[in-house]
Amino acid sequence: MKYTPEKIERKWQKFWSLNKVYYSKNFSKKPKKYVLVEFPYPSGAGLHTGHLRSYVAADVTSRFLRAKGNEVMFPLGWDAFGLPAENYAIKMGVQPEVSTKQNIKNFKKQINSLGLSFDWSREVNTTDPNYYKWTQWIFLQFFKQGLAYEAESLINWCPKDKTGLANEEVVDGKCERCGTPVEKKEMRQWYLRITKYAQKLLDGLESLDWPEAVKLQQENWIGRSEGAEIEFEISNKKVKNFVLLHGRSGNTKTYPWLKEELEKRGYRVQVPKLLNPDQPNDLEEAEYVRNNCQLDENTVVIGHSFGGIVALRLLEQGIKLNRVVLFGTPFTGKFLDGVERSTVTLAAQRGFDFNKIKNNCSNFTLLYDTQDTIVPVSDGENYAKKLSAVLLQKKSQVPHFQGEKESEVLSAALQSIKVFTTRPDTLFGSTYLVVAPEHPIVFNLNRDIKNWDEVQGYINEAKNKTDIQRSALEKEKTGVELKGVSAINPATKELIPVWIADYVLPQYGTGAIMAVPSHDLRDEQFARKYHLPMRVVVNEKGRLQNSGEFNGLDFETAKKKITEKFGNSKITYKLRDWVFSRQRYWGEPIPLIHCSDCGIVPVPEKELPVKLPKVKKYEPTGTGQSPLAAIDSWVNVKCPKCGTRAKRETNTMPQWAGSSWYFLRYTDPKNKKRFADLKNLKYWLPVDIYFGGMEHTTLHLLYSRFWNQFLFDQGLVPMSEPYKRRQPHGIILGEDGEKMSKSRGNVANPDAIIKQYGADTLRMFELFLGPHEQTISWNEKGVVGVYRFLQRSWSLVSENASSKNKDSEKVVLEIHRLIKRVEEAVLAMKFNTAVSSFMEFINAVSGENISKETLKKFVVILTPFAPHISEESWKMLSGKGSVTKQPWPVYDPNKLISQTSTYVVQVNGKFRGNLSIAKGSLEAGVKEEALKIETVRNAIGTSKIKKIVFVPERLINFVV
RNA sequence: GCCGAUGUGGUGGAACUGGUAUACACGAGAGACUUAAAAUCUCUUGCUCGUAAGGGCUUGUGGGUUCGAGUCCCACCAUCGGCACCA
Repeated sequence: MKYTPEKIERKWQKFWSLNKVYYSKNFSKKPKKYVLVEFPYPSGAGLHTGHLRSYVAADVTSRFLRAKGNEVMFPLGWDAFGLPAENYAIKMGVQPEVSTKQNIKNFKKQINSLGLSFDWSREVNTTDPNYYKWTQWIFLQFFKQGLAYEAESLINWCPKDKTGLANEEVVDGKCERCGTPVEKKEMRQWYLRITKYAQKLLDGLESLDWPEAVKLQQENWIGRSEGAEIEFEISNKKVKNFVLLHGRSGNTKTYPWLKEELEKRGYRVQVPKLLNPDQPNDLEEAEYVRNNCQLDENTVVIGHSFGGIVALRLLEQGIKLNRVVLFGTPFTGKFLDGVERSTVTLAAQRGFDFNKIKNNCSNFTLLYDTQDTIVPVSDGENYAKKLSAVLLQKKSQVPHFQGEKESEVLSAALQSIKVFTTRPDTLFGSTYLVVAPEHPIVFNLNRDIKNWDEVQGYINEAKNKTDIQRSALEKEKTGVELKGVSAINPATKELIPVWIADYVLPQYGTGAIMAVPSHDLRDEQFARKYHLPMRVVVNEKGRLQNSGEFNGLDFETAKKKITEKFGNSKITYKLRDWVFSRQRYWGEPIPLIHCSDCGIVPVPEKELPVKLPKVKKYEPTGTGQSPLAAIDSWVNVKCPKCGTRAKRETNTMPQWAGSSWYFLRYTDPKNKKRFADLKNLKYWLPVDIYFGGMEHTTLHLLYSRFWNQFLFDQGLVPMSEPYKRRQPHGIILGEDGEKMSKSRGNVANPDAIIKQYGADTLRMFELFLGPHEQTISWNEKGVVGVYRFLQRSWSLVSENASSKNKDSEKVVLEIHRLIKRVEEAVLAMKFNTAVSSFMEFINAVSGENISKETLKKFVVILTPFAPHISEESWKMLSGKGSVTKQPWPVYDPNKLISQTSTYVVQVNGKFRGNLSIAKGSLEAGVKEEALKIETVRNAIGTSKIKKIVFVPERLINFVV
């Protein structure tokens, strides 16, 4: 009987589907296994051989685990939102919804033609409103916890895809999707505060059964480094006095400490107690301060909250001051906590004559807490505009700067520059400072900078450079000195120059460094170019010199001591917050509403999902606005809080949103009340084995760990780490060794192989290609070898199906050996050697007597690899039911041991012959027999045997 | 530059804790069946000296440890992947 895959494959696929053979049960009594494979985005090009590699491997694993008696969930779904799907639709001139549906249909057909054992009862689709309702819901949980925030900053912008990108989506300065060099654009964007989870994401890795390479890549991406933050005060000889004005209710908790710090530095500090702290009147208070404090051009006035209003009144009333620092000062008089503070509101709403104020003082520092619970940061923005000053947005120790040691306030008071360093031990060698061109201090000091035009020119130049230009390898470092400004090295008390240079990055650390040219290569290059001084402070033996009281200490100890004395220890991460909005149509709408009175208001949960509206034109605008912004009927809504006219957020979420939690939904895909019932989650999680690509290590894999950890912290999922074991696969390249792509025309089409050889052949060939985690070029030449193997298996079964043979001794040994080897190979994910083992078996048993029982065992273990031929063979052997329900045969270790041992006989470590001898023979016996072998005798010749190395049951070696 | 992985026949690759290197497959060569081809089956196939028996060499290169190294150690070379002026 001939092996004709096309006749049997379709038949069994129908059988499996009709009988729901692969559906998995919740709460089964069997041990559960959750096998997951990254779900595809259904591109127009169809399934390619690269997808198949992990699907087949995961399928083999799932089927094996089922046969081993587990309840296995092996689901699949569609990651159908996002750029590629939208770009494809644009190209085809259809709605993304239409093309996506079509592509899914096509993918599913291809997947089913491979006989993959997916549980389709759990299918999910990220573009289904019943699914993305929960994506939006989870986003709102982030928002409510303060982990989704809006900010205006320089972000990565892809000019071709016309959207902002996350840091993770930029590879080598280019868009991860289309390869276009990424530009910098100042934009208002939504962020997820993944940085808050940096340490947790790092810690969680430890316990995971993941390849080291994957863990390391995530570790490096998170990029933790330990060091110190050190303040360098800007030298300002004019300033002599400080006046600290407190807010409403009378005390500003950080003032005693602040006063002490300032006095330590030799300043006179006055902290007047205002007249009527509970019901303050700003005009009266200003007059009181004027009468009781020394106020002149050598004075800096610092005002907290309401105190800031008083400070501005002083200027309005004609007092001239050196500088004014406002922190947490209200502008609109509306408060975030909803508490009424009517006298403060009245004071703020009285308004100011900003021209007068600016005439009397030219230097303002505005400091606002990004997590303030009383005064919004937008009040700071208002002052910044009116006063033409720079707004500093920092996180305070306790919201609204109510901690006892608010270091940001001190920095602002002193106009100091904070640097981050991993080498605090070299502080005495720091001979200049470098700040990023974007650093706010540059603007705050603009009146002191004598070469302002030159500095501004440099800043503009830096702004217009792309990341690639800015970090070009061979590029020489450039910079400009801030003339007229100098800082004080806190250790040496020397005045040192301050430079701006674009080799200092604004986003990392504090955006400023202490340059130590003698101990840092980059600083050295810069110092040589601009003739800046160097001082060696650590000798070749790692001990300090030229460092005052620290001389002689080893550098590790010095790190600690110098940090203690001059700064604070500090940990920084390279990880950046996740830019989470996209200016594109085909994504989940961000479920928020902008109201001019209430601010940003979440869409009430019962109104979810916010459905993506149907539109005619969905192409990206390129203006930085999503196409949704043009749909007035959708954008204009009533504020859910106050009912006045408001507008929807028009940005959409990135493709990574839906895929960040899909593995949770599989456990309970139709739940309408919750994203998944906790009971289901508890039963199925964590994912036992997750198959996927290396390319997702710092994208999907990191993002979804973050979402899961967040949901865990909210008590919504049972495990902090979702994926117990990760199994990456190597990329399959085209035959030309290049990445498979439609434009190169090197995409290998699985359909043609299925047509010619059948799905079972393709499955086994995918596995046989090479080690699963290794990159490999597609080469169809070997397909025929696998096909020949299946043909021979078919013949073996069909020829012996009705015989009454008993197994030969060799067959017994070989079948037990095969079971053992296949089992071990699957567990170790060495699928290529599993296939080899099958081939070796067929070669070994040809011509031997083989029993029906042995053939049945063979067919059962072949099932995970080639399920169609196995079902048909099982039927031929008159097996009952589906072979997919058969338990995995047990191998008998005793059958694997033969009665004789084969020794390797060596002379001086060189192979000289084999020796078969009864098991358990002693050294003397083996020696005697070995010396009878002619080649051994020849090799020894007349030499004397010096030593014999004897490894029982294995080897004997004569040393002569 | 830093981090990681890899390097074995003409090709894809195998080799468990150091113990017969080149399993399995492709390709190639020879033969059988056939009028012929395809398919299938059998044999040969790391390199090299030799008619042969038999010998020598061989896991990127060079050293080392060991009775014995693809496997362990040191140095170097090459390829691939990740990060990259990260202070």
